[in-house]
Amino acid sequence: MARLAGVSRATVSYVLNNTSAVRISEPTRRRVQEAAKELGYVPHAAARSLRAGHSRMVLMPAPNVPVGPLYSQFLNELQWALSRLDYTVVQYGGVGLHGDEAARAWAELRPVAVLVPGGGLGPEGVHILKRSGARAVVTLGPERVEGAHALLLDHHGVGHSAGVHLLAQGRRRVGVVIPQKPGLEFFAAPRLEGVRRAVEDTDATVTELPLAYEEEAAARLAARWRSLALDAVFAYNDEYAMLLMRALQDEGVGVPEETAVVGADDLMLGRLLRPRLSTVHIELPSGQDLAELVDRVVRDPGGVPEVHEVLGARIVHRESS
Amino acid sequence: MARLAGVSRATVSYVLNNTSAVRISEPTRRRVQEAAKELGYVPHAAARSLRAGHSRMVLMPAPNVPVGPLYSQFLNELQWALSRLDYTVVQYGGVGLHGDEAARAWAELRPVAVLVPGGGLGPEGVHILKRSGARAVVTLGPERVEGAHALLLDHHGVGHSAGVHLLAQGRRRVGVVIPQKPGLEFFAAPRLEGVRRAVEDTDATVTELPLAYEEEAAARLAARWRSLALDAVFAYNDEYAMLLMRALQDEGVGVPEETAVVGADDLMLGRLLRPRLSTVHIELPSGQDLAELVDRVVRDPGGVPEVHEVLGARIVHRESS
DNA sequence: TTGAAAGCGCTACCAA
DNA sequence: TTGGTAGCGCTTTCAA
Repeated sequence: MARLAGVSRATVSYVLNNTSAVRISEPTRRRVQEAAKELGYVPHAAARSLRAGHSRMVLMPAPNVPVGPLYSQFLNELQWALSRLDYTVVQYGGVGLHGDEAARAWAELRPVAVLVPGGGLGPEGVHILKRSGARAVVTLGPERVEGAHALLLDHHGVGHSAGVHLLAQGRRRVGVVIPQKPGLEFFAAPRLEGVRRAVEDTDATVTELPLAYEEEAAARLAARWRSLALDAVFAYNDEYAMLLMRALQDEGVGVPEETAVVGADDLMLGRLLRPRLSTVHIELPSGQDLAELVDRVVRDPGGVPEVHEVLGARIVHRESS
Repeated sequence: MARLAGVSRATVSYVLNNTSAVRISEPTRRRVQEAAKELGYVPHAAARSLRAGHSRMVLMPAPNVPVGPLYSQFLNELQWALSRLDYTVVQYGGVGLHGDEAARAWAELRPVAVLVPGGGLGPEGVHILKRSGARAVVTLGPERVEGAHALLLDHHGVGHSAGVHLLAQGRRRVGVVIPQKPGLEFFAAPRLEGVRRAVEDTDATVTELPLAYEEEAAARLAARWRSLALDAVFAYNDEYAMLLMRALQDEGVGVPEETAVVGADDLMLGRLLRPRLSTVHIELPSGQDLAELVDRVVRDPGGVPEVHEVLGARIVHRESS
């Protein structure tokens, strides 16, 4: 590269980085740029960050469960906002890595920040990341982790909103769908617990309803529905709500007359069902906000870890409840 | 690190990489490992691959449209399969980068392989990647790109299956929904074209129906439905099909009596609609197969680019058509 | 069995 | 205005 332009490697570096401390003559500049184009020269990120001692990489482990449109949109916002701040977002596809082992794998890339969705990162993992140079470690999950900043996604409120609403509708025997898909326990458990809290100190009861995401499973549940004597159900999310509501209707169970149904996520499909699905609207943090948090912490890593409650939940009352 | 264990950096490297060419005494080995644990030492991936001249990173640009469960599952399979082969999968969140500029950004990371979903990569981009050391460049998209291996996802077949089916059902005036969400044109156009091919040389007609993914848009379309005099519609995918079918039913249009509706993707929700939604089942390549292709090409990059047709499409006839 | 040293590509400092 | 050069962390070859 330097050879072709007939200049030194340093000069090449100056030109391509528009180094302002050094002035390069126009002809030289042009020669370098032409050579770069001709050779298809692309700088070597690893060498650059090795030399610099840091990178602008923000690393996120890729979730290994299918993600809904809510999370997808959040991720896009985040990527966009971080790009604006000159960070590079990278989703690390580490399947089968757990705990500290995963943290070590991430640390090998020496990201300047690590955003960890879901649980699974412990204090030791945070420590590993920080020692390896990560200036910001932010968790997005149910509980905070020692040493890391946290965006608390507390799903209790989701169940709680649903529970409060159902009680207000005069319902007293509330079923709660527990999806059987592995990986969803971390959301399902607190949502259930939220419903429990809502009915605490009332005469209402809560019944757990394990359910696989399959027609047959829903049909079996619906077949024994009347024996359960429930007058309401919080179906975990809109998709499970659709599955169950269909099975109930096929079984002749009146929705909402006999049984009220409430979903969560406020997806489009809920509005398309008949009766229209009542649901819990979930407000994720804006990608913009998270990007700003990351940037702030990267610039000043000294601060005490911030903890933000960022999951909003409010009932959207439609026709199914 | 080396200092703490009281050995040279070379010895550290030997121990941590289990270098078989060199035998290290047990005591030394132990000392090194203890020091590593105590310091929380994590090797520096950039330095390693700089020295080695290559990495095991497989880079995929992250799609910036919400992806459905089909793609999510494919991605998980792929990541799993590549992990087994000792590659690291990384999704690069490059928003706003286009064409060769994007290719250059990817090339900076010096991945050993690049998998590019969707269109948007040109022959020049492939060239850039290869010159920067990528041993495999594989596109997953509608058409092959000079110099790259291709997994051809030809969506013509999707539309074609739907068209053939609708004709066989005796339908003659076929509407085709064109989703208005930007980013979907690359799927929508060939699906439409596939329907066109199916009706070619028949007396049937094809009508394009632009539709935003909103209730009001669907309602407006449904309101003028009878004036369109269509007896069938291919709704792009199951979600648009659900949207439109609901609007048609609200308008009193009989499905399938007056108008047959066919979706695509064979999602669960189609089975939960009434009438049950006819759909085009789409078969993506297995992550396993793609991983093997990548590995094969990485090991022997000399071969002539392979082109595989990998998108299967077959109609699933239910009640809506 | 272990250590010394070169060199991967890059940038920042200093000298010319 | 430009070039020489050190050194980021690592692996590998050669020497001890």
